[in-house]
Amino acid sequence: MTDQGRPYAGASREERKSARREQIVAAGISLFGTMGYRTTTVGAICEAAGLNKRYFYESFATLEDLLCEVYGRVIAELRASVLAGGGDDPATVLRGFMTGFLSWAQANPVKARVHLFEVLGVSARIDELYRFQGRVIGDELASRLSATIPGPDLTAGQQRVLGNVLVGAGLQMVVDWVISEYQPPRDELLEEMDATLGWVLAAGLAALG
Amino acid sequence: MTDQGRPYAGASREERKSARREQIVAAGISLFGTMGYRTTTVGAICEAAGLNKRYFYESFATLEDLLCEVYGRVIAELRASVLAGGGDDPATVLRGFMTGFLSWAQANPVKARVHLFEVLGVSARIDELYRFQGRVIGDELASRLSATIPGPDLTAGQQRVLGNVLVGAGLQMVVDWVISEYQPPRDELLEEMDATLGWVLAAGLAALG
DNA sequence: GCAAACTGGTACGACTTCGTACCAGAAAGG
DNA sequence: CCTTTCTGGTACGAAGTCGTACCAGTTTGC
Repeated sequence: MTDQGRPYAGASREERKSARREQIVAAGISLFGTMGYRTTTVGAICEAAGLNKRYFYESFATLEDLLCEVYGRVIAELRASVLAGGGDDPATVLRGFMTGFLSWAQANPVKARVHLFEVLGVSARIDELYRFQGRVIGDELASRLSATIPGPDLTAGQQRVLGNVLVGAGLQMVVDWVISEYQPPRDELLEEMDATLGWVLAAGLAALG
Repeated sequence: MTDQGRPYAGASREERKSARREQIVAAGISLFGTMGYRTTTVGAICEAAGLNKRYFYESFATLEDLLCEVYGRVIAELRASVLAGGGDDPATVLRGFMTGFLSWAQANPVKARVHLFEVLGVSARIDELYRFQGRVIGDELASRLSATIPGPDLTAGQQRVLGNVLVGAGLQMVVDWVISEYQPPRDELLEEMDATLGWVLAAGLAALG
């Protein structure tokens, strides 16, 4: 008779399966983030994970499914990082956001490559996940900013615009920074951003007044 | 003896070759912008162009080469559109940029899909072209903005930051707008952006003062 | 007209990846 | 110790695309 699962190497069937899945996910992050998603094959994943191809299909139906799982973990970590900072005034909230983003990208270059480059344009499913998470982060940021300002609240449409502006601007800057091999150093770039924000506010003030 | 080229159907060898190349480029824009780059094959391109596969390789070595040519034309058109507006004050420059971007995206949905979605993450070569053009547009915009402000000029680093912010924010908003199937209508969205900018300036003023 | 070049359609081998199957050896239970 | 399950390595057919070659029919120059 077929046993429904038997301990092996000191672990139950479910434990072994779960451990194999984790090995595959780890190999996915590593390969997607170094050689790139498009050039990674199921065979390469299994080789890196030290597992038979059969075990890939035990946990994932397609390579894209693995990318979804990998990206879900990457974006969760990034979201935690950019939203970690608090702050009672707008400048602190903004700086916390960009500090978290830059620090995360520099501390996790492989995962950063997955988020900033490899997931782009892979499939409609991944694209939707990508943009959904961007909107969540943008909404949260805009809402926090709005809360630090005594004046009138933003309308829903304005909050969406502000969220898009913040996320889009942040992404573009981090991408540029990563491509420039993390130059200038993080704190220097943060100061440049502060100075630029000051310049913009002064310019806007001059134009309004 | 082998003729080095003979008129055919009223056109010289070079004219015919050039016409075929144009047919292929047109088919490339159409297919890349509808079915997507990743699912487009050389065979599909030639079928859409009404040409033999042999003629593809007459003008392009790989499908990626065709994408480079296609994207070069798309980005040139977009650049002309977003930089068309003039303006002597910051708000006019910004509004001209976003108006040009939104109008172009709505008037050329197929090309917009190529720029906003399909070229992403295809290859290092395309990525570099994409980001180079983004930097060119951002620099030009930041420089124009700087010129409308009486105060001190931006440093090179600050101009880069501002350019990244503008291009990143603009891209994110257009992507969001296209995904939302061009809702709300263009002029409504532009007014929301104006209102949001006003809110930000007021908030910044309150925080500074 | 007639030969030579051009054109579009079809066909073909090479290559890669996928997804599954087989098979010999290791680990656990009785 | 011996049977059964599990594991990793290898092998294999299916499918899709690439890039080229062949071939019949058309257009041109002479």
